[in-house]
Amino acid sequence: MNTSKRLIIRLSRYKNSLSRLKSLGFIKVFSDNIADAVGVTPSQVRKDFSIFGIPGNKRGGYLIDDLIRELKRILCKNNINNVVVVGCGNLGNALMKYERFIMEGIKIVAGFDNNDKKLNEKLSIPIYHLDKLQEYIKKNKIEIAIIAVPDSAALSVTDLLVSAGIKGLLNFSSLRLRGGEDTIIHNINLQTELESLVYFVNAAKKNRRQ
Amino acid sequence: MNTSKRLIIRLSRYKNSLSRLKSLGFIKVFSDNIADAVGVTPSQVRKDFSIFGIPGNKRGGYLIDDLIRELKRILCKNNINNVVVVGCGNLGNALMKYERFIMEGIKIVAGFDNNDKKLNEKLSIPIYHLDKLQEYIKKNKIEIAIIAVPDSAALSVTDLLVSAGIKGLLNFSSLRLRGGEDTIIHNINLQTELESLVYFVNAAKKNRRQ
DNA sequence: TAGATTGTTAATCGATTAACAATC
DNA sequence: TAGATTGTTAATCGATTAACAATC
Repeated sequence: MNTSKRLIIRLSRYKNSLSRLKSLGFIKVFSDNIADAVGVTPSQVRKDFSIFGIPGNKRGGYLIDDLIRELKRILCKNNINNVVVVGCGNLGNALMKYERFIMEGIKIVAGFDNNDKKLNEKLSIPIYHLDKLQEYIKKNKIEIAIIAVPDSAALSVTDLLVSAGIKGLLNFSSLRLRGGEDTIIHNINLQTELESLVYFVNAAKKNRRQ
Repeated sequence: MNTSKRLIIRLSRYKNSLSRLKSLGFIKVFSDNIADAVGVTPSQVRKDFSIFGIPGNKRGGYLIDDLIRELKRILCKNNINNVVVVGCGNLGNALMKYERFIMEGIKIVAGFDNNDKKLNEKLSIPIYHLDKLQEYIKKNKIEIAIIAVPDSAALSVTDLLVSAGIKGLLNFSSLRLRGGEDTIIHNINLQTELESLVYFVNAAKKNRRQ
C-alpha cells in the first residue's frame, strides 16, 4: 500500500476537520465539503479514502461518524500511545504540556534531562535523570520518543533511545537524524521552517517592487 | 524560477551542513560530500545550485566559503529579520527563547499575550498586551509573526496580523490557516506530526509480526 | 593526457487531478 | 427516471534521478 507521509498527514487533517464539521451539526459530508474544509481537491479526498477502503455512498456522501471512526482506527487512536520526552529545556517542557497531544490518544508519560535542577520540580509529569532513560523505556515498553535536546547531545541520545528499543522518534534538534532499519525518525527543524518563510516573504517583496 | 518550499528547505539544510563541514576543516567540497551530509543525491545538489546559478569548478568542486556566502545571501541572512510571537503560553515562550533563531539572523523582538500575568515578567524580550499588537507592527514595520495561540483565537489573531501588514506567518495552532494574495503562511502542526509518526510505528510493528 | 567532477538535458518516478462509468 | 456523487482509471503535472557532454 502506498502510504507516504503526506498521505497520512492528510488523513490526520481529514479527521480534525471532520470533528469540527461534526460539532457544527453535520451528519453526512461529501468529498466536496471535506476538500473545502481541508484545502485539497475532492478527487484527492476520494482517492485517499479508497486507498484505505473507506466506503461512501454513491449520491449519499459519507456518514461523518463512520468516517471519523475509520480514520481514528487507521491512525491507531484506539489505544493510548505512551511517549517520553528527552530534553526538558524550554521546548521540551512546552511539548510535555502540549494539550493537543493528550486529547488525541497520545500520552506523555515522562521527561528526561541531565540537569538536576529540573528533576525536583513538581509537575504532573515526572522528570527523571538521563541515567534512568534506558531502564524506563525497557520496563514500560515505550516505543516513541521526542528529542528536544541541544544539537550536541542529539546523536548520543538517539543511540541511547534506539538501543533501548525505541521505534519512532520525533526530532526537534537541528541535526537531521536518520533512522536504521526499524527506527522511524521524523525531523522537525524550526529554524529551517522559519528560514524558508523568511525567504518567501522577501522573494514576494522583491516581486512587488518590480 | 521554480522555488518550491522543499527546494528552499534543502538550501537551508545545505547551509547548515556546510557550516558543520567548515568547522571540520573542509575548504572545498564536492556535490558528493554535500549529498552525503544532507541525505540527498549528488544530482539533486548540483541541480539545486544550478537553479540559483551557484557556480562550482569542474573537477574542483565548490569552495565552501563561497557556497555558504551565496546560500546566506539567497536565504536573506544578511539583514536581520525581526519577528514577533503572538501567544506566550508554553510553546510561545519556548519559541521566544529558541537560541537557533537568534543565531541565524532572525530576531524575536516582542511577544504578545492577553494574560496580564505574563506582561510583567522580567524577560530579555518584552511581552505586551494584544491590544498593542497592531500599533507595534506598524510602528516597527514587522513583517513576520509566529502564531502560538489556542485554536479558538487563531483566526482572529491572523486577521489582526494581516490587516496590520504582516506578510509571513508561522502558524503553530492546529487550525490550517490559508493566506491571501500577499500573505505567506507556513503551518506546523505538532499533533499531526506526532500522529503520523505513531501511524508508521504501528504499521511497521504489524509488518514485523507477519 | 587521463581522470574526475560539474552543469544540464532527458528519463523516470511518484503524486495529484481530471474524467467518467457505475450506481444510488 | 433524472440528477448527483462515489470509486477508479487514465492523463497530467512536478520533482527527482540518471546519464553524459563539457571541461578543468
